[in-house]
Amino acid sequence: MANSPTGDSVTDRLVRVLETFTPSRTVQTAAEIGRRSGLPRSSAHRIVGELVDAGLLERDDDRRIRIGMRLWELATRSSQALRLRQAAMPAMERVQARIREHTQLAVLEQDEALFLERLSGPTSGSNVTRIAGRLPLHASSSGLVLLAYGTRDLQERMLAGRLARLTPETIADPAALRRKLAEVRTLGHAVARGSIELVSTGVAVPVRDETGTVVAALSVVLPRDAPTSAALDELHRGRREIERALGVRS
Amino acid sequence: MANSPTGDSVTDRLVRVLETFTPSRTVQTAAEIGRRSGLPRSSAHRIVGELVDAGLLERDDDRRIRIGMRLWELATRSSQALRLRQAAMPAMERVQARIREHTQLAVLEQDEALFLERLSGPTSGSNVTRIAGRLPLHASSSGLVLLAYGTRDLQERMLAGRLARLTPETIADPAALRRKLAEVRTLGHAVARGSIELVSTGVAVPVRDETGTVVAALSVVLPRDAPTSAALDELHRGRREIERALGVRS
DNA sequence: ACGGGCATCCCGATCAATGAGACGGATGCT
DNA sequence: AGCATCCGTCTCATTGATCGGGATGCCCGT
Repeated sequence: MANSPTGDSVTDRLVRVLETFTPSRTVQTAAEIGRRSGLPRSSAHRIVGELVDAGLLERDDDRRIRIGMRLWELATRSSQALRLRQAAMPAMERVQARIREHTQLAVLEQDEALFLERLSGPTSGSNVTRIAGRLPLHASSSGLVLLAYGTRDLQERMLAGRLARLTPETIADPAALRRKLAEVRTLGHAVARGSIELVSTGVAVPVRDETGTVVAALSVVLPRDAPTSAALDELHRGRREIERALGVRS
Repeated sequence: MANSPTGDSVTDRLVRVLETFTPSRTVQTAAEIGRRSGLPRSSAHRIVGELVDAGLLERDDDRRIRIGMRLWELATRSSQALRLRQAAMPAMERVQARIREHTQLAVLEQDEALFLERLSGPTSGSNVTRIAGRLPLHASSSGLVLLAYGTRDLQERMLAGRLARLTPETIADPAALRRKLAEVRTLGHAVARGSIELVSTGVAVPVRDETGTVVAALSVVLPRDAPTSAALDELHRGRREIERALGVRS
C-alpha cells in the first residue's frame, strides 16, 4: 500500500539520496549525502557507488559527487515536460521578444507550480523563478491559473490548508482566494500584483491540450505597476500558438 | 569493481527500467517495461510500483507508465547541464535570431555528443538532433570539436574503434579523422559537410570554461552548400558571450 | 605532531526483495 | 458466442543481496 509506515525500501533510499542535491548544493561528498539523507556512512557510500556505476551520479576528480548528465538525459528524453516545452518554445520566444520581460511556462506538480522554462527579461531583474523551480499555487499568477482550472479536489485541498503569506499582498485568506479563483475563471487570465515580491506583477493565461484540459500556464513578470493589456494580448497570442502546436484544432 | 559478473543490483534494475523509455516510446505498460528490461513480469510490476510511489514514474489513468515530472525536476535542478545551458541561452538566442538556422549546444558524454539545447530554424528543416539526443563524435561538427579538444585518451579510443559511416561522406578512416582533428585545432572550428545527412552542413566552435577546458560545442546546421563565414562570425561572437557568462575573463 | 574528516574495505546476521504461479478481467480475433 | 491473449494483482516460501558497525589509512588544516 501507499501508506508505508516504514520510510524504507531501496527505491526510497535512492530517491532520498538524489533529493539531497539542490540548486545551491550541486556537488557534495558522499559523507554529506549520508548526513543529509539520514543514512549511515557506509550505506551512503555503497549507494552512491552504485549510482555512480549506473551513471546517474558522477564522481569528481576530488571524489565529490554530482548529478550525472545521464540522469538529465534520461529524464529529459521522454518526459511530458519536454513535449510541452518543445511545443511552447517558439511561442515563448515570440512573447519574450515583444514584451521583453521574463516569460515562463509552468505546470501543476504536487500542489505547486513547477516551472518548465523561463526566458529571461532585460537584465534578468528579479529572479524568484528558476527552471525546474517551484512557487506556491495561491501566490503566483501561474499558480492561480493552474489552481483555478484544476480539479475541485485540488481547490478544496488548497483552500483547507495554510496559505503562506510571502508578502503583505499575498492572498492568504481562503474566502478571498475563492473569489480570486472565480475571477480568474471569468476573465480567462490571472494577474498577481505584488503577491510573490512587492516590486513585480505576474500575468498568466491557461494553455489547453487537445482534450480541453488546462495543462500549463504561460506567464510574464512585469514591473509592479506596468500596464497589463499589451502583455495579455501577447500571452493570448502565444497561448493559441502553443495550443495549435499541441494539436488543438480551433 | 566495474567488472560486475552479475549484471544485477537493485540500482541496475532501476536504471534498466528507466532506460526502456525512449523519445519514441514515452508511455508503456508495466508488462512492456518488464519485457524490454528483461525482468520477470511480477518483478517489473513491483519495481514500477515502487518508482511510482517515489514519484520518479507516473501512472496514467489507463494504468500506463510514463516518466514523472519529478524525475525531470530532480535531474534538471542541479545538473551541470543546467548551468551551462543557462549561461548559453542568451547567446544562442542571438545566434539563432541572426542566422535563422538550427542552433545547438552539445557536451561530451560517454564518447558521444550529447545535445543540451537546440533552438529550431525556420520550418525546422532536418531534425536529426533533439534535445537530450546524441550523435557520434566523428560525424557531427559538434562532435569533431569536442573530440579535437578532448583528452588524448579519448582520441586514441575513438581512432581505434569502428567509425560508423552515416553517409558516404562520413569520415570513417582513422587517418583521415586524425588529419581532420588537426585541422579543427588549427582553424579553431569544425565544418562537417554532409557527414550526418547529405543535405546539410554543420559548423561548430568550442566553448571553454574559466580553466580553459573545452566544455561544450556551439553549432549551427546550414543547408549543404551555404557559405559558412557569416555563421562562423556569429558562432564566435556567441562563444565569447557564453564564456563571459561562465566567468572567463578575456 | 596531532586531531578531524574523509573514503574504503571487511564481514556475519538479517530480512526485504525475489519470481513462479494462480486468478480475474478486458480486449479482440474467428 | 467462444476462444485466445494480454493485462494487472496477489500470495508465498526461499534466498541471496543488503545492511551497518567497525577498523584502517589518507589528506588537510592547526
